[in-house]
Amino acid sequence: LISWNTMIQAYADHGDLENAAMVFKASREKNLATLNAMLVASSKSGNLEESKGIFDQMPEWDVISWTTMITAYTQHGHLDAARRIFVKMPVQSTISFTALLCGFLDNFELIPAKALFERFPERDLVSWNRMVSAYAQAGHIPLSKKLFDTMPERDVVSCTALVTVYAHLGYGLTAIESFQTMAMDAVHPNDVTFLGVFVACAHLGQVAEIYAYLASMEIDYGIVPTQDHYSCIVSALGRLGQLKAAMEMIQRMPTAGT
RNA sequence: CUAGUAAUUC
Repeated sequence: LISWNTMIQAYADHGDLENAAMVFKASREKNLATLNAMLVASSKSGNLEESKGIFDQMPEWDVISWTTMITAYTQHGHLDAARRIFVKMPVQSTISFTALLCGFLDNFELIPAKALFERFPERDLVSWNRMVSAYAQAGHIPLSKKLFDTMPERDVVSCTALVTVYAHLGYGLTAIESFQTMAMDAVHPNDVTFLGVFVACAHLGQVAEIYAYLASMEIDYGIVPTQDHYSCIVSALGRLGQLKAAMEMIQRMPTAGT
């Protein structure tokens, strides 16, 4: 029974609603977690009508069912419906709150989101992180920086959010600054962080730095470069006119650079 | 066992 639920989840993660539904039908016994897993699967595939159907037919609901339904509604822009579920829930968990908050932010409703955020007492790291990244993505740099400085604690996701958003907006220097600040906060960068760093270097035209960061990533942090790192670096070198270097980098890639 | 955050370049 437990492994069935896990299998439904696995298919859901791959966006394979059909196989998830097959496992669901094949499972002899179903508990609340089974139904929730199926609800998640349909929600991830973006099938709101089906999610509603499953939800309405459930004999009982728990925090996970409600939270999943909140996510399903916000994915389709139905913020009012999502909010209604949140208000009606007997217990409003922090995760449910964050799901609703993210729904507002995903739909670019920054002002209502901020009001929501300020009104709710239990704000965990995830909700802070999403607030910071959403405001930065919208170009509200000072506000996002202020949120970042105000939050009770920062982790890799918080710092990486700043680095990558700055890098993509073309604020290369600010991105690198944020990256360097991580070391002072004793936050370890990860593979995603370095993707942002490479993008920043590309904007700054810093060829030598790209190699330095790549080496540091491998040696200091033990991060093995992925295909994403290589493609990011190759196109950065290419755009900076370093065609030879770009070719050499392609040769270095583990999986055939054909 | 099942629910909410960062990234994959232009």
